Amino acid sequence: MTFGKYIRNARENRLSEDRTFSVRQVAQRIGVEPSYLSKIERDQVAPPSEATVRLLAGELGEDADLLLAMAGKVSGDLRNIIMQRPQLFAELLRQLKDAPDHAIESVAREIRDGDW
Amino acid sequence: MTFGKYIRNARENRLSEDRTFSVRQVAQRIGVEPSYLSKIERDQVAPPSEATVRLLAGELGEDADLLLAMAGKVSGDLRNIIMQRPQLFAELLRQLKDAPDHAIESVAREIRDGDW
DNA sequence: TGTCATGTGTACTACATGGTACACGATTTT
DNA sequence: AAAATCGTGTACCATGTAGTACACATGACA
Repeated sequence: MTFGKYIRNARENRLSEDRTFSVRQVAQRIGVEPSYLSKIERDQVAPPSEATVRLLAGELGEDADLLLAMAGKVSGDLRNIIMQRPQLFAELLRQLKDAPDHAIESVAREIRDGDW
Repeated sequence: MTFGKYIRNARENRLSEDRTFSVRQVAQRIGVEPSYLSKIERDQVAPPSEATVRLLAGELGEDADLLLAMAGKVSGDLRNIIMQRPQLFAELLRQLKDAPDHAIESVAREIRDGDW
């Protein structure tokens, strides 16, 4: 699924229950030209900037990290976290590359519960 | 320490023991114009592309992840790892943001030792 | 003393990014 | 039937990115 198709789908789902989710009105609410949003949804242009993806995510009730990934980007705050300690996080991520989801979840849970 | 100063410093250290580490010769070995490397080292231009940073790291025997971080970038392979499972890694990284170094190291060690 | 390598200043460039502006025909609403 | 709304096509643009090309003055050195 491309970024555009995903957005179009999400927006149309909303539209079916709320007719303010037209291309024009959503575009206006997030502050871009309707024709631009239209092109985004048909993958006629590259996915928009991180800021615009976030606005879109908020508007459509979608997860920003997921949408950003579909847009080929990584959230700026995550980039900053990595850049603070690049070698440490580089090693960690490369270790976790092929780990199963539940392993990553359990690591996150351990840390959240503060047992370090 | 800026990217430029760090590179200049690293290169001059090498130069003191091996006179092939002049701006011109290093530039030639990594395939850029000498004037460009000169400007990079004096922070007169933004840090170069990821590819060039990597060549520079290899040439100077420095850690690529560290250099990339100084250049305000995150390694493309790490970005790809995150984009495979953006929500999972987003949560993990945000949890680890303020964790002490040793906690991150121990997590990496646990995973490496395969106990999941 | 002439040659050669060194670092750097100036000017320019190709391509990517992230959009805007506006008109048009089709459909819907009143 | 008129007015408003809809999605979209075409054209354009400002800024950023990642450099190249080349000349110049300086210092080493043989």
